[in-house]
Amino acid sequence: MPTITISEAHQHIGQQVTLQGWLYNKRSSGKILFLQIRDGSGVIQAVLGVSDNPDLFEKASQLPRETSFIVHGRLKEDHRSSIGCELLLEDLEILHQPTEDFPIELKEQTPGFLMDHRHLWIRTGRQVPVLRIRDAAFRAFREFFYQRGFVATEAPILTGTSVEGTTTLFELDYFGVPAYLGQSGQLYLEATAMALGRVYWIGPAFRAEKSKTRKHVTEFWIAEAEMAFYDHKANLELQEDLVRFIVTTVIEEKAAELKELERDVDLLRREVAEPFAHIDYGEAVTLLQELGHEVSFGDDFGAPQEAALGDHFKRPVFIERFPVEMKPFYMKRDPSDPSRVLAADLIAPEGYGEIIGGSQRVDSEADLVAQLKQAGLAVEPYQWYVDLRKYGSVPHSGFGMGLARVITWITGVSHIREVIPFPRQINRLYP
RNA sequence: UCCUCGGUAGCUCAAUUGGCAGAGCGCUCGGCUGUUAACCGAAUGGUUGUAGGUUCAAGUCCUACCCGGGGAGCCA
Repeated sequence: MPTITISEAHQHIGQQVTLQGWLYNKRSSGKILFLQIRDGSGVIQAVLGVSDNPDLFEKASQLPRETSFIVHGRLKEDHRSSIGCELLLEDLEILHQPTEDFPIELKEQTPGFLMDHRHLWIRTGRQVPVLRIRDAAFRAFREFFYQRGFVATEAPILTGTSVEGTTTLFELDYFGVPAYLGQSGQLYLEATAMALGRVYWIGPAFRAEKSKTRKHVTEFWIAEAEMAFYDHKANLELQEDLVRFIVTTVIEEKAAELKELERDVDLLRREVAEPFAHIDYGEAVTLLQELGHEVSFGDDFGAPQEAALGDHFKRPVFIERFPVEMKPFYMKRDPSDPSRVLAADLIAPEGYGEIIGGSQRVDSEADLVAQLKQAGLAVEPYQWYVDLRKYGSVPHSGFGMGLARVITWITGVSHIREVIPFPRQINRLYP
């Protein structure tokens, strides 16, 4: 009798099989018992009539939720099942039977309670398909760059300097000197790109921002790429290809999970079918004003403005060429208008907000030093970064993507905390 | 840090003008041979976030604090 996963069950219809899993829920109609069994790959319903096996019926009917066990039975085709079959229960070996009630109930519970029990919450409901989709999105991200010959690399987590000021850094003691948890690998990837050409990484980033929104966590995995000899336009083309590849790959590989989440996959597919929209920052300000938003040139867009732009274009939209004052020191200025930088933010539709920030990087040593000073930063801690412009500087570009935000959009969940196994937020360090 | 809403049974929530602390779900028991968060019946379950104040009387009003949800700023 083969031991299989629930995801493989449909391939074994008519056969006797063994499953290993947990009791997700059970229902009884007196003489017939239904066990919902989960094993991480899916959920299957096991059925047992009292007349089939009275002892087994008695044993199974008193199991509490989340009992772990090994079950044996025959798989029977059943069109009423979402996976096309169910298990006719023949035997059951209990591995562990809980003595306390499982805290997560199969009904609405409040976010605070669920987050306190995140280690158990991830077993239930939407959490399992969401985390499986997360896996597919990470894999698609890596596959995209692998197919294009990029080199996977890493940036350090422990750093001595910041990318964008120190107010949002987690500081720690590094053998007596201050160090910080990295908030972006970008500067290091620029160096690595000068060694390897085109590079990418995905790794943890930390922001000590006291943000309390559905789009923010203090620890997240940032997906970054840096490309030597890429200009602003090539940078955006790559980003568009990447986002489209991730979305379409996940739609293809995780159709069952998206269906379980009741995501409107047709809408998602339409959103990435056409070329992404592009709008100049100044035009975006004008458009938002026409849409009734109180913004003026020089303002950063908040969540309502980003949502409005997404609604207007009904697909991802690049906002390009921001005023210099709004962006960090390392971005290259637009030669045709030095008050703007060759940067773009990519806004996801349906109110999911900014998913990518990228730019062509300043490639002249003199410009970089000047821009550091304008930003009020000392040159000395960034000398290694300046060096990159000293020895064979080339035009280069890159971007950072919040993959969790992309996954939030793909899955259609409302809060970023649901697409991260153990999200870190301003007031959450447990579990 | 600011704005805003909230904290009552294990969970989700009611409680009229300040006047006996309530329901659903879960757990337990009983019933039901195709249930889908099953259903029906019974039983169980309380330091109303903490501290103080007003009052004959406080879940309800006042003050301070703690905790949580949503949002802002900032960003991915």
